[in-house]
Parts: sequence; structure tokens; C-alpha cells
Amino acid sequence: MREAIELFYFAYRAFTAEADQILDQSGLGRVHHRILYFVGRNPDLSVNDLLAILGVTKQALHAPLRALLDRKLVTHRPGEDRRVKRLRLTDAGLTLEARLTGVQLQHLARVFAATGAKAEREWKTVMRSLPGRSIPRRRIKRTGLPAG
Amino acid sequence: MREAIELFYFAYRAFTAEADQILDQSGLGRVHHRILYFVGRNPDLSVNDLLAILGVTKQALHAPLRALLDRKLVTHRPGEDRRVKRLRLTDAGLTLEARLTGVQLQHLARVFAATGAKAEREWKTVMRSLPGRSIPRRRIKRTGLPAG
DNA sequence: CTATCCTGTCAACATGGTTGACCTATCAAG
DNA sequence: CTTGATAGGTCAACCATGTTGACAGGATAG
Repeated sequence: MREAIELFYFAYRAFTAEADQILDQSGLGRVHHRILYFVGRNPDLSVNDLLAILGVTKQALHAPLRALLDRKLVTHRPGEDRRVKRLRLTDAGLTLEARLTGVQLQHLARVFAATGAKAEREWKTVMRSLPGRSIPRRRIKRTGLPAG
Repeated sequence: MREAIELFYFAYRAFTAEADQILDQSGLGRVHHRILYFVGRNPDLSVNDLLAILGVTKQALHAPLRALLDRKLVTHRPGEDRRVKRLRLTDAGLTLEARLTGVQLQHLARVFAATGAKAEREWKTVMRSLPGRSIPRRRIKRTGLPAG
């Protein structure tokens, strides 16, 4: 049972290592990846919702988001409520995000292919029940995130 | 399938959150926990092997390990080769480690109790195959992975 | 008009990681 | 014994990423 703790530690490290390498070559970090990922999955996400998902302060998000905007990987436009910015990936952003997410998907696909469909299903079941309900603090626009 | 990526992110965060809170109250960090954990699981571990497991430089390990030695949570004594230090947990170290690991074990136990023995088995199977090969015991390359 | 919300930004600071350099011991081999 | 490699400790500079706190501006709700 104690093995499970180590598994989590090493598996998570292994899982993120490949994408980290790509990010490193682009001069970006894991936060940039997360922004790309969650904006990609939730087009027109607001800054506030992004903060809630990532669980960081706006000051922590500021620099990486600024960098992505400057590199034209992310754009924004005013929403109905013109105070909020709706974030979206540019084409270049979509491309990079697909590349990053791709190596992780392939990693998982390799593993699931080796372990079987049943293992995949059960793994997800376990992973889904791990967060309890502590993570999402706000309602998010589009779906795809762990529900509250 | 993309869901699996998010699951990893959120599940890992949730999994470490409780222990982090206890550590925070003791003025310690995740690195201290990892040291306590791996020394606890591998009594008479050498500093070098610990570095290899954690994948950090000796300078990064220095301060946290120093702190644990000063607080008498960890001790060392010379090995056969008197250059190497064999690390062990003190009684106090064992107590704290058990408390920290305890919340994670209980967390997992709760989840496995809810999802079933089959889910537990399959989950471990998947997690074991994620790092490519199983838990590195000795002599791995220090890759310097970003903290997560 | 006023209060509140969403966003952006500056500054101070903490933590934890990296290199690089230099030090002591200890061991192994010539 | 001398030489060189190994295990470990430590100082310093630096970078990345997070935190609080404060403040400003535009937009909206009352």
C-alpha cells in the first residue's frame, strides 16, 4: 500500500518530464503549459476562472500570461461584460499546445495499450475520486473540468 | 482520453495537499517530507543515493537535510566506507514521517475502499508502467526535473 | 454618484532550484 | 607515500516561481 505513494511521485514525474523538455526548449515553463492547456480546452475562459483553476494569484499568472500574449500564442477580446477578457489560443498557440499535450497523450496511450482497457477504466475511476471536491472554487464556463 | 491529463494534475495536487498542510505547520516543505519518506523506507541510505532518488543536486538537498539533522529527525553514522554517511530516522523522525505518510495512506485507503479492490490493482498496474521501468533503486542520472 | 468587480502592474520578499568553486576526508592504486 | 578519484559539506551568485500588499483604471450595478 505504501508503494502507491511512491508510484504517485515517480509516475507524475515521468509523466511531466517529456513535455517539460519541449517547454524548456521554447523558454517556457509548466505554468505556460497549463495556461495553454486550460485555455485550449475552455475557449473564452476569463482570467478569473483561469486563476481559480490553477489555484494561484493573479500576480503569479501575470508574467506567464503576458509572455504568451506577447508571443501571440494567446489572444483576448472583451466579453459581454466588458470588464472580463475572454482568452483564446491563436493558431500558433493551438499548434504548440497540441504538440505538448501530444507527448502526454502518447505516453498514456502507450501505457493503456500495454495494460488494457479495463486498467484504463479503473485507473480513471480511482483518479476521479482522488480530488474529493476541494479543487474547483468557481463555476467554469465550458465543460471538461472536474465538476464541483 | 484528454481527461486523463487533467486527472493527473488535479489528483496529484489533491493527494499532496493534506501532507503539505501538516508540513507547513512544522515549518517544513515537500523536500523535507521526501527525505523523511525515502530515508524511512531505506534505512542506511547514503546521501548520494538520496540525491539520485530525488533527482536534485547536493546543494539543493543541503539545506533541508541540514534542517532535519538539526531538529534531530534524521541521524547519520559512518558506513563501512567511512566516506559515506548512512542516514536513518530518529524516533521523532519516524513519528513525523508516519503522521505525514498516514494522511496520504488514509486518503488512498478511502479512495480504494470506495472504488474496489479491482480498481486498486489496476490503478497500480497503470502507475507502475508509467515511469517506463519501475522505481529506480540506484545510480540514475540527475536530470533536474522542475518541482511540481 | 458610489460601490464593487475584473484586470493589470509594481514592489518586497520567501522558497527552492540551478552552477560554479573550493574545502575536508577517505579510499584505491601506483 | 603520493596521486587521483570518490563522498560529502559549504559558500556565493543567480534564476524561477510563488506569495502579500498596494494601487490604478475601466465597467458595471445599485
